[in-house]
Amino acid sequence: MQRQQFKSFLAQKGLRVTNQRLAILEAAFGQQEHFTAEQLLDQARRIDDSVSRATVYRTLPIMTESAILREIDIGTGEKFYRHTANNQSQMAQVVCLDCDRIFEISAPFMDWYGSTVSAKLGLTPVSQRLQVSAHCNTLRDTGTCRHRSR
Amino acid sequence: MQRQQFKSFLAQKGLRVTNQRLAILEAAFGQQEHFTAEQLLDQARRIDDSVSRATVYRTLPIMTESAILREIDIGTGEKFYRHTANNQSQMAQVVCLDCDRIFEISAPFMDWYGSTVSAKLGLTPVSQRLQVSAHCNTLRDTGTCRHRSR
DNA sequence: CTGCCTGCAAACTCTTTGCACGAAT
DNA sequence: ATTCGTGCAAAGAGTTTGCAGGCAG
Repeated sequence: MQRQQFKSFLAQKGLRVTNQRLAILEAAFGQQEHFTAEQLLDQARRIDDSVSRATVYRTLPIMTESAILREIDIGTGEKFYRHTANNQSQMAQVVCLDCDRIFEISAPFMDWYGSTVSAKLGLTPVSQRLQVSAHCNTLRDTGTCRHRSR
Repeated sequence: MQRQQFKSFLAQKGLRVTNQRLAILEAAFGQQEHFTAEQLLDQARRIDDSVSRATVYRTLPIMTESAILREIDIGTGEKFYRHTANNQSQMAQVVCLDCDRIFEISAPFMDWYGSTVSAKLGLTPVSQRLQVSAHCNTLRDTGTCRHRSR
């Protein structure tokens, strides 16, 4: 269970288990899709209305370092997050430019590529990310897309 | 010649050829490495000191749309740009977390991957980007790295 | 001439930070 | 009791935008 994983991580790092951190943790697990810091704040406040924006921003790095969340930057200003439930790394993101939806797709060659290329440059790879930007065929053909939100 | 390519693009779009836009264009071609909007502003001002920050920011999208520049976002707040001189797409970036240097590496499978994956989702790929973050072995082993700048 | 472009500065968005209070250990 | 954590609001970085005047076509 990942809640326990988070508490262990906090203890191990000498960090305190506060109600706010637990509320943010719960809120993160409640999200099914990718979410922003702001969306996480909204949800966390439903659990504990004392949670502030600052604490969300201070807790996000803790959760990514503990490998409970993965940070995804698609270059749109705000960063997205997603819990690492089943999948681990080796995931690419396909971003629909019409829907603004983010699809997670397996890309098993990424680690290999990162290692190979880094070695040639005298570097040690830390992470790699692959993102595909694309347009929605349904929207192009019919003028609408059921996924469209923003 | 890419200068002509840019002027054609402006004419074709009904945009005006101004001294400021030409100065920014020249400045962009004068850069050998990746550069930021701020660095481009500095260089452009040496050619035409009337160039303002606003115009640089308004001209950058025009240059990327005309495929003269490529935008690279490594998630560090500011965006980087590079002229598309020899290389086209199919390039991955390896970012050294110590040096902050960006290496451009060929990644010929990217287009294929983007197309394949997009097709399965009912999407039409527009672009793809692959970035590897890595640490410098030289810095780790000797404590210094000749590339280190910031 | 007409209307797109420009510089300036203010506005904006997302995120970070200083401070004094409050709570976990 | 100690510290670390917190909320608040202000600051910060990078980028965008409203406006009045300027220059390309």
